[in-house]
Amino acid sequence: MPGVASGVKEPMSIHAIATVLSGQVSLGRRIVVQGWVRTRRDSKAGLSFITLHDGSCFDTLQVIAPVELPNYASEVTHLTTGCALRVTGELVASSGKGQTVELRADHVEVAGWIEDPETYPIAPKPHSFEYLRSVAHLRPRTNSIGAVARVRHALAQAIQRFFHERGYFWVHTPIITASDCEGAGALFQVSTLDRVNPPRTAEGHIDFEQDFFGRETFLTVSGQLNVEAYCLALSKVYTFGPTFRAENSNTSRHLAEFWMVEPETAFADLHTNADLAEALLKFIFQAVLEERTDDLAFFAQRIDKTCIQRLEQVVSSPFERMDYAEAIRILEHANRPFAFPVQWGMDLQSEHERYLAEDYVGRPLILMNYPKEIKSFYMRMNDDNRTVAAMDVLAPGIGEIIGGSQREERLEVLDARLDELGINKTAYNWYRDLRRYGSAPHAGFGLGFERTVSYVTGMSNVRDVIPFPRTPRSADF
RNA sequence: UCCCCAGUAGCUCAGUCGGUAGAGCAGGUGACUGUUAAUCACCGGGUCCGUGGUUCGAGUCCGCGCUGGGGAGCCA
Repeated sequence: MPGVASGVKEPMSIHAIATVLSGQVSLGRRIVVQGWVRTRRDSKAGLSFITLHDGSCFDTLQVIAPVELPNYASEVTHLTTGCALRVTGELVASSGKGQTVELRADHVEVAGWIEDPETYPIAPKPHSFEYLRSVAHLRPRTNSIGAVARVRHALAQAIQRFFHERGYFWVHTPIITASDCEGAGALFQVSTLDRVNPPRTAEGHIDFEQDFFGRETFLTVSGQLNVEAYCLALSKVYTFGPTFRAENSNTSRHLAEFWMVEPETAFADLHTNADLAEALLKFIFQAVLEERTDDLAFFAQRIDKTCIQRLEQVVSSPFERMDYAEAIRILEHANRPFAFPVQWGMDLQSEHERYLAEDYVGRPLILMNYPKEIKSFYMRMNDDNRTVAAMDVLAPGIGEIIGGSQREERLEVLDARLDELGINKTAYNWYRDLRRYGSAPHAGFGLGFERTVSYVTGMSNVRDVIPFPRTPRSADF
């Protein structure tokens, strides 16, 4: 079973439940399992059934606790949901329905009790995700959030494997940046100055020369600009880490702190870039289909009936690709009213993206070559002088899951764009240097990791696919 | 930030025309049982989000605030 370190000797025959259930432990062996009680049922036949989970896989292990245990009456019959146990016993074939093996305990050690079972926040019953967010430190004990955590891990590992196998180097771009106009939303300030009484300049402004870095600094909104420098040296690189946006966004698709994957490929054009995006999504979806069949089966059963077939379909069929101009023509002829009128030059609204991805093509769609006015300064100008080599991958149900472009590698064109937008060039001198010394065509994109997990699992809110979500007015835990 | 909706037991919710509160689940006790969303009986459990107002009387009507959800914008 993937994710299980088979062959790794654990002390005192301690086994993960995933290992036990995968058939790697032969019947009759005496083993130790450690985990938490999900439910307990007592039988007058002289035993209790304890459903134990340890997070190593979706499924639980049934522990049979016979009345002969010295602490049966004093402890076992008082176990409630959430109690931590260390159980020693013999792995036997189950004589009941619902499981093939079970652990016949000869020793049950309670590592941790539930202080007050009545008010323990995680009951063995369905909870709303809104409620679970309010107990984010305990929600990984639930079926759904536990499954999300394993799928998230599988996707992260698959991403690393995908790039590693293709010769991409993982570059650890900085979290703290001095660039206050990276072109992707508001930034969080980073400062060690006294907030009540900050040092002032003669003009009365805050004197950031006295701040920790000797200048004003922020949390990064993207590793792209930095990773371009490594791209034009190592050819194939990517970043994978947290990123921060101080936007007051209150939606199921936005977080103030989220993870992003940003590959950057030298000597690549927009179409190579789109090929890479498509191959990446297919690879990681295939991986999660193979490695987390248990968790996906749960999502298909309880969260989103179509999630497995959706992944299989994405893996097996080519993405639709179309130019922005073609998308506009399709929208103009769409037999439906839009709240926002359609015309060339406008930015696509959610309703338009949804129509295209969900109704018109019904699977992921790559839109390319947008008007330069609605895209960032670093995107490469096309020969028509009115569009740039940008691309967005739109996923049905999620919307924009990837945004990327071929980068402007020509210094004169880049400078013209910076001037046009009134951006101070000197702040970008190091970035402009990349165009002065051995500049080369290159392209890259950003994949929103939480949106990807959301798409895979069918969990409709990104706040439920990241362990501790940070959103406006919410940074608990 | 804007629009709409919601906030009642540990959780999910009901609460009629304004008359001082109820169910299911969870918890406790017992019965029954190789059980597995177990079943059955009984029991405990409430600052009705906060605040101000209308009223003889407010969970219910009105104002303000807080929190959450859905949608929009921004984007990944």
